Amino acid sequence: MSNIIIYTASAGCGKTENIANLYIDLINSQKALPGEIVCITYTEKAARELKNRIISKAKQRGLDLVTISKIQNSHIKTIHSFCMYLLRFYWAWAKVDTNFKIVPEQNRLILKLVDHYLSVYPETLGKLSHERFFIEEYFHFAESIVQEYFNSAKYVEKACHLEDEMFHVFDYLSDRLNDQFLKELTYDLVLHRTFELLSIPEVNRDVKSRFKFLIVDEFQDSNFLQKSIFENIAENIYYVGDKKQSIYRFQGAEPEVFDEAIENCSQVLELCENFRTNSELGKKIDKIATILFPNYKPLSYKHQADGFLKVVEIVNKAREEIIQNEAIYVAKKIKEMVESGVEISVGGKPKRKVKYSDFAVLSRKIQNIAHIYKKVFEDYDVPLDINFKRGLLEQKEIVPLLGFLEILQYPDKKSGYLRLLANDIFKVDRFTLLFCEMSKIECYVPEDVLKFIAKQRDNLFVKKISEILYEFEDMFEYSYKVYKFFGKGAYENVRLFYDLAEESKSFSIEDLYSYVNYQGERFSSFSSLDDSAVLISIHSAKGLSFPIVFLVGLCESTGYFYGRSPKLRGSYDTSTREYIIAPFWMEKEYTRIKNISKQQEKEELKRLFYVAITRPMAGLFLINSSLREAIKKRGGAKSFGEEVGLSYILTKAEEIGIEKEVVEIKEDEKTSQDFVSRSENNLSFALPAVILPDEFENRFRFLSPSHIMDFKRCPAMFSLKYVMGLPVFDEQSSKEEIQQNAKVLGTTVHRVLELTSLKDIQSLDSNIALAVLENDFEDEKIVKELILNFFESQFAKEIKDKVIKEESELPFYFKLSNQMIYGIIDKVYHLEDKIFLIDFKTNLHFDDAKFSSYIPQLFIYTMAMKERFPQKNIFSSIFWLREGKKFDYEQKDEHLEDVIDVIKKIRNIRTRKDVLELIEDSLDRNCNGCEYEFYCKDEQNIKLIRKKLE
DNA sequence: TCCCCTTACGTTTTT
DNA sequence: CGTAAGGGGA
Repeated sequence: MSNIIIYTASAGCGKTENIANLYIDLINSQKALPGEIVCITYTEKAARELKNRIISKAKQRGLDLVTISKIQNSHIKTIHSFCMYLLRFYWAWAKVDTNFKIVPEQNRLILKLVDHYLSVYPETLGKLSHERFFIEEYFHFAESIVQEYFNSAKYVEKACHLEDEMFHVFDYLSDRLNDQFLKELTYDLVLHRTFELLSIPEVNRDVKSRFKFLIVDEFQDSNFLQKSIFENIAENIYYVGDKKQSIYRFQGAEPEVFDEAIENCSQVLELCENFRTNSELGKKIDKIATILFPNYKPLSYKHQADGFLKVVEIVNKAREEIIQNEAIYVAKKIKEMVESGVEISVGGKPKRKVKYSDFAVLSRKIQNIAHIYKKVFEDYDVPLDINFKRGLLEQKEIVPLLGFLEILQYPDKKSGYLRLLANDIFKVDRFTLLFCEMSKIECYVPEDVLKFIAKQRDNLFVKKISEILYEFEDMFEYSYKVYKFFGKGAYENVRLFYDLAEESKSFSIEDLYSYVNYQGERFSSFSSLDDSAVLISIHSAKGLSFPIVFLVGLCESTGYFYGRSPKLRGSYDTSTREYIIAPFWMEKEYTRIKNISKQQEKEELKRLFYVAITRPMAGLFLINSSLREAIKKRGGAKSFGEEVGLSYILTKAEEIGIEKEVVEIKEDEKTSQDFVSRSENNLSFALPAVILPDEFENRFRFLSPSHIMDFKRCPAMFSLKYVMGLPVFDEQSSKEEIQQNAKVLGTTVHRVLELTSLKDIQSLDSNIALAVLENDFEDEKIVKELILNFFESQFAKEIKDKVIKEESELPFYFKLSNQMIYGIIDKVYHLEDKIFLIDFKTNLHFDDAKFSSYIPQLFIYTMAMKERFPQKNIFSSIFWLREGKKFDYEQKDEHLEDVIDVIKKIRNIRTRKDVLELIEDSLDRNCNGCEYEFYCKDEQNIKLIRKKLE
């Protein structure tokens, strides 16, 4: 029997903090080593954040560096990556290939097995309807068996099949699957196999001896299968979560797991002090939560401070206007609050003025509203980060493009053809393709596309994906077609995809996938540094908090068009605690199951609403759009607001303490009419005829000091490096080695300087050891020598006792004449009345002449810090570690002009022609060469560049 | 005014 | 496919 302790914690009650403390306690009390503790989360982002939190807690509580580096390599992972680790480790027992791959699509192997079963035992088929083309019906049935097989397997020891025939199919499937060593697994199969692996006694014993403790974060997002896995990993388990925040049903989460875990655990600890939300807002949210969940217990709030809850009703004339009107209201409100200097108190700190980064706009749906918010916020000049990249690759308008690329890269795979052709644009029937022989499949591809594909095959891995896509666009005006079929939102998504493809500089689909997936992560973690509001889906906002939240899209419908109804349905019945599956021919059961799952979906919407309203710290706006009576929509699913009972909540507005406001957006406040009225005449005006491959408009959203310095040094080098994204070629490997070494030395030294504070020089040796280990750098002596040059310098000794705060690798965002600049400052020393900014250089030859090239960098650093600390004197310097010499920077007006001039020039690079001009202009200059001289010092190469750009 | 039938409408979240 | 507006007859 496992020893299970459950922490239940409502939103904002310090779950992560508790987990980090728990982790360190386990290590400090010597109950376990880092390698013996497993921490499980459900998203990669959450895993990264948890790891960072634990490591910073470890530092704070004074753990030694060896232990910290062990935590760095310990199992703080998502459930899927931990299971993959187990499968690879025990591959022989798990019956998987050690190098198995994760495949996104439904497993073909299983489909084949189903097909085989049904052809051997055909009596089930008699029950299928013959109204549609029979083979289609058959295929639909087989697909739903596969689907339900995976679903039901998530309900370990709960599954109860209603019908013999279904039971036999599933039995047959699991037997056949167990015979095979799998080379490809879906995410679901990873979990299955792990479950089966852990039920082998000797593996179970071995695993349990290796791991002593298991901590599961966001436990409400797990299901019965995952719970069984957990209970076979370690003897001592901590489950941490909040049932009210379970919002991943569509991913297989079963919140009832939480209740059953509570029944069988040894201890339940409740965290009910909220650290996030100000008391005044918190009390109001408590009241709403009591309406949503009958058993809800109000929390106590640590921060006694003001907070507001406003419901804004926007009156709309037409349905098409709703999203735009909401966006206009939100943009205007944010701008107004920032400009009038509204003061808020956040996290128990004294009142301060709001800034753009305090605001978050949350919505249940994001893909169709993202482009509208982008435009409206641009028009109102409010900076906005849009956190939506992840789902992009699954959009109906993007899938054909991926299909096209897939056909290029994998000509003998059917899936590419399916993605390209089976849609409204190419209009080929899905089943026709599925049952078509591979050799004949090209018949369905339009002739010009086929020719184009054949031509581009030579360019594969030579041209960048983005270039191939642009040629595809040029040829077929794909985005125009998408606009016609799916509308403006889809068109914007295609453009976004082209931009991303270009930014990624990828040469293969895989590179592109990983780049796009990484993008979604990047945005949410960076947004706090950049002073801009953020638009984010409620799902991605889970676990985050924001000072002020606008909840929009409450009037968007919640329905979803499934296509044909599944032939089998399964659902977990909480009253009988069984997972029941019924085929469509058992009408009564089938309907009952359908109703149960419908009810559960509605419950989840309430939880989603709860997640949204518990994000804010100081203020919450609920944007509730209404339509003028006469134009109310017909039919359709209920809206998000209706589904969670917003109108009921509003009848209690006074009791709760909700402020109400009714707003009508006037005509003249609207931005250019753009796509709102969608007549054919408008089309040519609003839509660029073709998307030119030489538009670099979105390229430099952020410039860094090195962009500016590189451009100043040589515009040609800048163009080759950042605009064309060319790699560095170095014919002499020896030269490369020297450079490589210098680079590694640089990063190692910088890492040590980051770790070592001025007042803590005794930890220098261990820091050096760690940095050398991390960067795989051999020469410890030279690292130490360079670093001592700084710590023993006159400057360091002088300020040592005067420093009150020290910051390392400080990131900053800074706006200079409409251009966002992003950079990282090596070291910042805060003294009583002044601040020293240091940038370390490890390069060989450094003198006053070279110093001048770093002036833009130091200028930007100085300005950025002046903006943060206007009352202090800022001193910026370059510290040259080779000689222990400091070069001080003195600010002059001409530096500002200079930097702005460079920014303007960079912004003016818009077309290929501009790029070519810059390069031609720089060619005549005498220079000493640089890492890009391979391209411009050689007549042959420069010809190629010219050709490419022309 | 009630009841039944036809018809129009909407179109996610993501490991 | 679910939902509700809207028409038409009782």
